Amino acid sequence: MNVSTNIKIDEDMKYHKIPDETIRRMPMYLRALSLLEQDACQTISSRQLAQQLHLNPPQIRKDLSYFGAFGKRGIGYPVQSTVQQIRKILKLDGTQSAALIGAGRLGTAIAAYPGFSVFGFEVASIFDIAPKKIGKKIGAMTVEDAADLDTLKKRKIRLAILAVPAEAAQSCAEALVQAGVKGILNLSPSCLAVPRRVKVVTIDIAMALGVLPYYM
Amino acid sequence: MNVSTNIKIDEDMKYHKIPDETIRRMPMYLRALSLLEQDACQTISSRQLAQQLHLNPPQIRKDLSYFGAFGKRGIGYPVQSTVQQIRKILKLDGTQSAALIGAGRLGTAIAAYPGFSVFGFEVASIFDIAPKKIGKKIGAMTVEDAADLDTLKKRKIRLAILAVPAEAAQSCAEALVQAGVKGILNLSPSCLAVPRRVKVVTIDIAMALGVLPYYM
DNA sequence: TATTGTTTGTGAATGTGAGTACAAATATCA
DNA sequence: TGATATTTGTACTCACATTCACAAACAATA
Ligand SMILES: NC(=O)c1ccc[n+]([C@@H]2O[C@H](COP(=O)([O-])OP(=O)(O)OC[C@H]3O[C@@H](n4cnc5c(N)ncnc54)[C@H](O)[C@@H]3O)[C@@H](O)[C@H]2O)c1
Ligand SMILES: NC(=O)c1ccc[n+]([C@@H]2O[C@H](COP(=O)([O-])OP(=O)(O)OC[C@H]3O[C@@H](n4cnc5c(N)ncnc54)[C@H](O)[C@@H]3O)[C@@H](O)[C@H]2O)c1
Repeated sequence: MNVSTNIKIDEDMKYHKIPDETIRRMPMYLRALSLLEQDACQTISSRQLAQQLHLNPPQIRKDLSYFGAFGKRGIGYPVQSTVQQIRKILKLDGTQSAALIGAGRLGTAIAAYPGFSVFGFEVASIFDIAPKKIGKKIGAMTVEDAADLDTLKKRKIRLAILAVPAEAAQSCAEALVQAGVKGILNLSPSCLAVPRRVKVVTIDIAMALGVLPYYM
Repeated sequence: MNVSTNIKIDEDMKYHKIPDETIRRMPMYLRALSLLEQDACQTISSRQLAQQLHLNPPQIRKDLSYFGAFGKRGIGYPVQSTVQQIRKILKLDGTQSAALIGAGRLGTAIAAYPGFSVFGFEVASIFDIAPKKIGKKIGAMTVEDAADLDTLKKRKIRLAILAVPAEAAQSCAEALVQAGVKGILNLSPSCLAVPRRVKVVTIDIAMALGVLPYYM
């Protein structure tokens, strides 16, 4: 079920499995370090970073050390080069084009969101099935017909953001897989079945709200 | 564990430490069972439910058993009464009013979203700081001045959805805590510092997208 | 009633992740 | 140079979470 990734540590041919939880935190580090880079901060210690992110310092050190020794003892981590390293690790160096499926309320908000650029993402095309929306302009982009999803293959777009009603999500996912998409961010409250080679991350906003009263 | 009354459940909750991961999955079960209830499904086995949700059957059984013995051996779980039990456990029985802070692109999408009702949530009021937005209508609601957040106390609204820019998130959170809010769903890419008694769940959509290329 | 097949609930085993503690490395300063 | 302060990287330990395995409970049927 879990995708396991092994990386070569050194010439001893020792392979370490990197925890999924570590991978999940890496974008956190990337975002925080990117902000520090903008503020012309040269280095940061695990203690300072942990304070910002509400984590324990050893957690950060251990996470980063899975991928090598980025820090300098007595100093901390060099911000700029660590940002580059994390980008490389997460395969976020260079621009990643993503397709947005569903130009509804959430879809249009996503389309206009500038915050994806921190991670090198850009929404490169928008699809919908409603005749009224096809051909309409959203920002600089024109909404395309969802029947033409297979054009993603030619355009080498391998990432998709799914913002369609839950009932349509599974069939859309299948069309995306058919079009060569390798990663899907699913924003609908549905559980997608896809081939193992395709990675799906589902965000269910209402469900996240659902846990709050329990803790109150 | 015996047949569960409401009081018995509360006692059990005190004596067993219930894993956070279990709590995180409970809304999943609630959503799936609610759909089955609509389809007039009487009972469902852990195996069937696990198939739908891509989980292992013992996981579901163990999760539910933390709160009592809801199922019948040889049969499965009675859909209707289990839905009621989970609602009670998550304190989602009855309507929960939530305040929405930030009437921007994401905020207006959230305001119009009907999907919160599955969990008994309703967006009861919307706040913004921009003079142009204050007084404007969004659906049936009028955008209020964020300076008046303290009125939430009188209205006994203890839940908030935060959809403001990251720079404004911390100060908004503090105003919300001041206004008696006990749970915050933070949609901005920021790490909020709040008193321990307040529960925060942060959803960072861009960050979730950030892990996909690694697995591709 | 006895038998067969199904499913729950749960203790035990296994697996995964987090926290602790400390040696090694580096900077600073007397 | 030597002493002190800081911080990393990591082995070890502990805590939490998942999965397994099976007895107990129930339905259906002969
Ligand atoms: N709006 C929110 O705040 C919010 C919050 C949480 C989750 N969601 C989820 O996000 C998804 C989208 O929500 P929304 O509010 O934007 O809904 P919406 O109804 O406003 O938009 C859905 C869009 O998808 C299009 N669509 C339907 N079937 C399609 C298909 N097969 N291919 C391509 N496009 C198709 C529709 O034409 C419509 O434009 C839903 O699954 C919803 O549950 C939304
Ligand atoms: N749009 C998206 O798809 C998207 C995706 C992921 C995350 N987010 C995050 O969600 C948040 C909102 O995004 P958006 O796209 O709606 O931004 P937006 O700029 O469209 O809207 C933000 C709104 O918040 C209001 N605001 C600012 N300061 C405030 C304050 N102190 N009190 C009350 N209101 C205040 C602004 O007036 C504005 O109306 C941001 O943090 C953003 O990073 C948005």
